[in-house]
Amino acid sequence: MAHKKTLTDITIIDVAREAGVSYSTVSRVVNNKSYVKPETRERVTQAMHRLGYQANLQARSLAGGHSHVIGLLVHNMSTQYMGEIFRGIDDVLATHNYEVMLYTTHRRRTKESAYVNMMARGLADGLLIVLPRQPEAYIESLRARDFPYVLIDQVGIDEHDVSVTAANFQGGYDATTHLIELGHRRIGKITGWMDMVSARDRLEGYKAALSDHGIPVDPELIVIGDFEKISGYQGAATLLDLAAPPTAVFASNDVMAQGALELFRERSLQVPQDISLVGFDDIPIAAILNPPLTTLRQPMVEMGRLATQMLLDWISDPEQKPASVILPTELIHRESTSLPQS
Amino acid sequence: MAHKKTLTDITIIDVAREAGVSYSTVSRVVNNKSYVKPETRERVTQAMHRLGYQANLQARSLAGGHSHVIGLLVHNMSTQYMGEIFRGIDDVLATHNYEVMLYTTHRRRTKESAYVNMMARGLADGLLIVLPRQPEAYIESLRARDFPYVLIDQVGIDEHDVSVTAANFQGGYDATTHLIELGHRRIGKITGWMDMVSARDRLEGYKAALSDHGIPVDPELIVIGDFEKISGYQGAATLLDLAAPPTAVFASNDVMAQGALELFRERSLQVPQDISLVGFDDIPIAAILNPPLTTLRQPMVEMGRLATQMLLDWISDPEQKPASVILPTELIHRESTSLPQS
DNA sequence: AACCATTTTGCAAGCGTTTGCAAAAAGATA
DNA sequence: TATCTTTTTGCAAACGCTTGCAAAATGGTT
Repeated sequence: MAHKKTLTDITIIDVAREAGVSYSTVSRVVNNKSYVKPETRERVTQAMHRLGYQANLQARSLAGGHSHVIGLLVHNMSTQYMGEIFRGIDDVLATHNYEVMLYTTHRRRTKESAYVNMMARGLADGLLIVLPRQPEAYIESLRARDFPYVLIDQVGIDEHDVSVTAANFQGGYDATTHLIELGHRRIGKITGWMDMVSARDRLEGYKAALSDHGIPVDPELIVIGDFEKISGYQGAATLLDLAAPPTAVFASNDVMAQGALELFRERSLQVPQDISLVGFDDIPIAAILNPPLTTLRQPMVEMGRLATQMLLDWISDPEQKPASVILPTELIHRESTSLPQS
Repeated sequence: MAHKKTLTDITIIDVAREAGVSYSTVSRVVNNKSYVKPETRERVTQAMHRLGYQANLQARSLAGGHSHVIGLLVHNMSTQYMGEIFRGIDDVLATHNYEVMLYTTHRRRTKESAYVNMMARGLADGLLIVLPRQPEAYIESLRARDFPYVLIDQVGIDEHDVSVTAANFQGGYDATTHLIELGHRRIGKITGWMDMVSARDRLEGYKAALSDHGIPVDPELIVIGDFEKISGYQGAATLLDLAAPPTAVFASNDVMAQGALELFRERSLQVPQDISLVGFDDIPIAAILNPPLTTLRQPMVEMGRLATQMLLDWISDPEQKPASVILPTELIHRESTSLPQS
């Protein structure tokens, strides 16, 4: 034993003894099952309170009950993006007496697969997987065992998957259209991490907006990023070093836009006077950057909330598998864009 | 059963059969125990890999083994403060094959107690409790069962507690001294949440710096806050409405400083020309506020890292209870402070 | 070969809970 | 009172794993 048991470790057997019933009757009371007389139920409830009984989660789960634990798989918990999504998740879980078992994968595929398999072994009642890296490695297995899961900000392997995403294509289209309507014709694009469908869709939206406005797509104006600040910084440097640099930049998330801002400041470029900038996400820092960032708002809190609600509904009624949802994005006008200089 | 078992649910019995040994031998291999022949050990290891065996955590924990789960108790996971601490925690856990079970209490004492008791029932191997609200409600119980825990950014009930905190008194002292040395004599103070020892110590440091410089403490210049942005905003309004308003404000954290900044902007006050401002924490937004905030850096990542390492060492060797640590704070000069206007 | 010490292995019990099913109890009806 | 139906209760098995201890195997010494 890693630690010593004490007299405060009250089990279902103790409650049964105290109430003068069998432990299976206590179980029926704890789990709100029927076939318990009201008087018996009351007697057991009081014994539980008197003794301060807390169900042992591992035993309950092993014995086939609900653990009331949701597995949450993320790359990294320390970003504002993730903080916002978690806010929504936490709100819903708290009102349903569920807890979170958190796994951080640091973007590694093997970790992702291993964790999913481990959690689906009964430890968790369901899974929330944020920005899944390689869903094809485990979706079939989850489905084969009818294990509830919801993917967040990424689609799965086919139309039967359950996911909550944002309208990334439309958001990329709107960001680019906004710049075009201001008069920009050379619009740089710093992509997100291209493993992610969100990054790919935002790029497609960018391309579609250019095409729809009769502006040819210049491959030189597209640099590959990875959603991290430094790739925004470096992407902005690459774009400014072009023979014909852009008059505006659309970064695939606010964090990379922040990096681009830093580069612009170092090159003594004023935003938006010398160069316009649009981000994506509308994480909390977007509003406090200098200048406050014009960005595409992705409803992250709502995504977390909705995904969690869908998952809990699915757990509650296993016959009702939820349908995927795509939430709208919204252009948030702040102060980082203006007419091109010349 | 909440979900159906499938052929992919490999148990220790399957591995034993595949390797031609008993399941207790498999257990010895899985847990790196001695008294297994090298050839047997190799045979079992290959069978495990062949079958893709994953230990069932709940069974292992219930049977008295290590769950390799750390319970993490926080008020709210969506703040940058918490994101930074978690970064440190995650770094250490990842290299030790431990996972996090996350409980968010939203500052409620009853939730805190209930979670601690639940997790100490064997589900977690140890506990990290960030900004504990009411440690006296459960510390005795944890100690009685020699259950490993580390408090973060709060001391416990006596000198035998295990905690990692920052030098809040010194930080408050340094922040106030910095303003005094710039020439400020009326220095407003927006406190943190006074349930927290960090808030109390920062206030004591403020008072001590004033006294040591022969400046009387004016109670009107101290307004009570709660570490949330809105209390910084309101606190700043209260201070500016005084008959003799301050020429500088020291907010007990950066988030409240951000709120004060907003209020100053609404009152058309320039920072630092019209009024100086110091925060505390140096969370990531401090550097990108306008102007970039002068603040006391609390080494949050290091706190998370150290606390986690201490906890894992304690779990690994139960006879070696770690000693508490106080990490130094550091004044970070940015652009929110200057000489008083007159 | 006999004896002793050490290593290896497997049996059996147990962890705390859920649940299928049989037995007991209760209530209704003829 | 006998019979039938429904409700209530408890027994027993099971979940997947760890571990104490006895038995078996191995190796070394006389």
